[in-house]
Amino acid sequence: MTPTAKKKRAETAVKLPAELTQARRFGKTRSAQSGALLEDYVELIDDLLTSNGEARPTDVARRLGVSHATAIKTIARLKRAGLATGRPYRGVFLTEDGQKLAARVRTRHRLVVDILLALGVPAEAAEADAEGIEHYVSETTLKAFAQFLASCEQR
Amino acid sequence: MTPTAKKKRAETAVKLPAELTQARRFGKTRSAQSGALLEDYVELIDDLLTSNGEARPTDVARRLGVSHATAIKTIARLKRAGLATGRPYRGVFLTEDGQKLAARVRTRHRLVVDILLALGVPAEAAEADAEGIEHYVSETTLKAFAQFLASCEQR
DNA sequence: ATAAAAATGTAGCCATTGCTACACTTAAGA
DNA sequence: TCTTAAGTGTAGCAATGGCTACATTTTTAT
Repeated sequence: MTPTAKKKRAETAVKLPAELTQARRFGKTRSAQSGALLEDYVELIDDLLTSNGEARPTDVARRLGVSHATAIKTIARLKRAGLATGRPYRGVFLTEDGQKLAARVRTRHRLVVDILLALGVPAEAAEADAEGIEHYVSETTLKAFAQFLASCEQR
Repeated sequence: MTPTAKKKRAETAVKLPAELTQARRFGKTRSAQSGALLEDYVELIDDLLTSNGEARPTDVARRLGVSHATAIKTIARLKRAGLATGRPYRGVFLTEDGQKLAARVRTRHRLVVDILLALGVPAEAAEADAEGIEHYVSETTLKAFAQFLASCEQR
């Protein structure tokens, strides 16, 4: 473990809007996880909107394996952060910022899954592990992944 | 994101002792993160013990970039979990369980770093990202990594 | 030996992210 | 229509993992 490991980790996630990035109290409270969680929600909501045309808190809860109360609470945070919108009892939608974030997260997710597959990881494990791994892949590493995949294809 | 993504994630980390694995309240409270944190501490303490002959809370705190109070509190949890020992003002040591966990974590860490390097990720980024990634790599994926590296070497 | 510095430990606070329990809408069916 | 089920929302609690502030112990230096 390198001396500055934890600090580094906080910087690896996709850059989030100012509401999230600015340290709430000092600079450590917002460790990478909170970003990762919101990313998961945005990713999933985008998924649901695309495939179902709507994103209901209950679906989000079921897909993430949490209670509906937890999902609703986190969705409220998403709204506060300016990533999501929607009126009570009317489903959730993504703001422009939310959509931008979703796009970035999706791209990164694909790349991670593809890399795992290229390394010979079974599809199911690749999907599952990517879910956790993706939040810790830096831009640098992402670039290396893209290059590696490119070199694979044209061979 | 697959339907059971979050559940899967909880299973990817190295298996922890019963004290940690058994759901504290129901089954969701202990999402992968808590395991990851303890793994980080065990990994680092093992590191310090090996290189310095001792592991002091202050060193742990500095290396992880947290306050000494936070480090001490987490070390207390490690002790409660049966992973660490040590008397007040006398430094921290790892129990047998702790050492076993450290060994597993170390092996996994190496493998992840090596894979990243093999993919062309710069050494510094590989070290940093591995720190976060390693906690989300399943046994299946780990095996695939090992095989991939083996096929690289003998070529 | 003793004073000062460093390390360690404790207490108490806050935010996050889970949960259950209960209340309230909305949607569906008889 | 109207009752009931499903979905949504709120309140309140717990564990994790941060922090500061203060107290204590150990080490170091004079």
